Amino acid sequence: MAEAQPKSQQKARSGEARKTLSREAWIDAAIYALERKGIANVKIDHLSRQLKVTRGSFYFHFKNLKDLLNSLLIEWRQRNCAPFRALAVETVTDGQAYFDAVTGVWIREDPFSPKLDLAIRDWARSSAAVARELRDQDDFRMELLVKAFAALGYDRDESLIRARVTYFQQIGYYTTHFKEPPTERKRFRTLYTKILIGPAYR
Amino acid sequence: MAEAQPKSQQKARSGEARKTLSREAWIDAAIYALERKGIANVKIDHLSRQLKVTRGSFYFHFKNLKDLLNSLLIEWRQRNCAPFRALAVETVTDGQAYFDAVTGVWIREDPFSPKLDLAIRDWARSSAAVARELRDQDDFRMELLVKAFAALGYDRDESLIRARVTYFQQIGYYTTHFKEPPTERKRFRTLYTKILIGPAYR
DNA sequence: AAAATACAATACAGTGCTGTATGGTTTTTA
DNA sequence: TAAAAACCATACAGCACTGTATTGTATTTT
Repeated sequence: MAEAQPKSQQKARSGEARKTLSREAWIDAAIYALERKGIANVKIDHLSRQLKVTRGSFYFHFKNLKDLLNSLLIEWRQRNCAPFRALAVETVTDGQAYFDAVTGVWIREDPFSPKLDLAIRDWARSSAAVARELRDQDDFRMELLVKAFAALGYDRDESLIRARVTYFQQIGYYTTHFKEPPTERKRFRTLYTKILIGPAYR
Repeated sequence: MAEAQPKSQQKARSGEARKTLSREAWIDAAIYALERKGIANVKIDHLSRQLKVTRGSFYFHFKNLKDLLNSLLIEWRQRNCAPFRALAVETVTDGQAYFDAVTGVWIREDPFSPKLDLAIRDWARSSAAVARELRDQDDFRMELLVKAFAALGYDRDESLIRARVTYFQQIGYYTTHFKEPPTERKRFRTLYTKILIGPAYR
């Protein structure tokens, strides 16, 4: 495992001549497969068939399968971890606004991808390194929520537990692949917030 | 896909003579692997190596891999679905007691296995049939919780959302593999309950 | 125009796993 | 005690997938 994107760049589109694949095109296809079929089904020959090239192309852009998988992890960090890191602050003043900011990352789903988060969690089952990194990320996200609840006036214990309930609830929502029509989701939004924030809700 | 356990029975232990494997021994080993490594890593030759026999034994007890996997699903229904089905009643009188009864299935972890539940959820990612059955089970469990909250006096909307929050929170708890020392878990138990039940908590 | 480079196809070797066919042992049954 | 049944080992065929080595063909650079 080494640097992220060594030197690949798609220079195609120069007159629509050859239309050659880029490393990123492979990664995109792999992310797609990862989100839908899980890490165990990210296969080189599947992807190459889908991209309508032979595996020869793959081994030009990547050292091996592990190289590709590592890129998927990097993608996850960009899309799903960076937004939370951007919210890290010293002290929180408006608890409810901060709560909205944190949960907003999940609700906007941009760039955050719930399916990708799930797939990484799935991957963690068979990779100790991924499991470790994911656990740290879980802790980090929950810490943000603890700050929100603390700013809302809850004591240390209740801030901790409300943060956990909120976070676990969010993870569980994605894990079950629960589907509700957008209208219903909008309709219940404040109710969810009221319940999770509790008595401090204003 | 056919009948459950056709005719296998372990009649070993008759004088400690031959010590032969039973179909159940294979299933137990497979469940163990399933819980730890996921459905994609339940392999016949892995299991046979672990059980210190050759694959010849496997194909005596099972028709093929699918036969084994189907048995794992049956096991899941027994351990993780039956306890909830046993709680289905027409009308709930004591809402909080019913809430405790439902959540108690998860907390006791006997026979309910969170790891098994997770593994099945993982499996559902690559099997439409499993996904369908799991979705039904999710709905069923949530319905139980809805009844609990309704009996606690909440209106239809809030009962629904509180049930979801409670259920998703539980699923998320297992999904993250969150670990807390038993003492802490005990210490926070009532706090969890108070938050999830809300104003109706007595 | 020649050389270098980017990119992909083809062919081959090797591994991990499933499933089948067949035969050998031990235990149970008649 | 002979036959049947239960149980497992061995050997083989075959598929899916990875990785490597080599060659071919566009595109870019000199």
